[in-house]
Amino acid sequence: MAIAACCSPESTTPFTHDDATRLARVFAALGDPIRLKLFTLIARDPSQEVCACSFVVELQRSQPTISHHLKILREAELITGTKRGTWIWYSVNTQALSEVREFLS
Amino acid sequence: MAIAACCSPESTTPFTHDDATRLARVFAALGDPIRLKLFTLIARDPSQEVCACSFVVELQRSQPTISHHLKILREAELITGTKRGTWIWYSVNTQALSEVREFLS
DNA sequence: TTGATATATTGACAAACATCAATATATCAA
DNA sequence: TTGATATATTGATGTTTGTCAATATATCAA
Repeated sequence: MAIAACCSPESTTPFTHDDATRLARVFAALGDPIRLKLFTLIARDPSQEVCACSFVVELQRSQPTISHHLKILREAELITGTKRGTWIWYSVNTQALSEVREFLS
Repeated sequence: MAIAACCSPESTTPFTHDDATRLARVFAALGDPIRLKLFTLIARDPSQEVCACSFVVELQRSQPTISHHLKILREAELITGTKRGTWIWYSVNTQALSEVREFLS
């Protein structure tokens, strides 16, 4: 293979595969246009909390599809939802967000 | 639908679908553990430039697989590669990176 | 309790993705 | 030119993903 001819062989990956997988899941959660819009709508709402009911109309996707995308964002811990009666109010998990920001700096 | 009952109907997505798609592609590029490691290896190298030849051994993936992932990172404009003779030296596109960072803040 | 509404789950399907073996291209050295 | 090496492309395969219709669950109001 002769890789030693051009590269130092002992440089290693800076985190474990598990860490990489977990962080990759966060990026992947933002890696879809609909979820990116969902996240932005939640993050940029003046009240910092948004009820899910508008997303179907706003993003022109079916209710199950929106629900599915919100679940992915929740599982990546980018957002949290609290139920108040019939509605769920979403807000951004600022700690997860700063971890991502820290990785990128 | 009675969505007006809980949400102001005129709140709108803060960017176009095309913009969301383009930015989502950048996040998706980081949304795979192998690519996240590739990116990190390139970004954290002291010399700021890394030749591709070590990645096969380091990340335990075949050469075509590494080549494929590097292409995705390149197409997302997260990295750039310059050919010097037989080898290609990769470095991070810092401007694309700050655009992503800006989105997250 | 009955009806309406908000959200979640299931099942299905087409499209996209990660991966590798095989092959191709390009560069360098002898 | 010939052989070796670095990277890219192609083709194939199994897996994951985005989407929706149908259905389920939960909450509220009458």
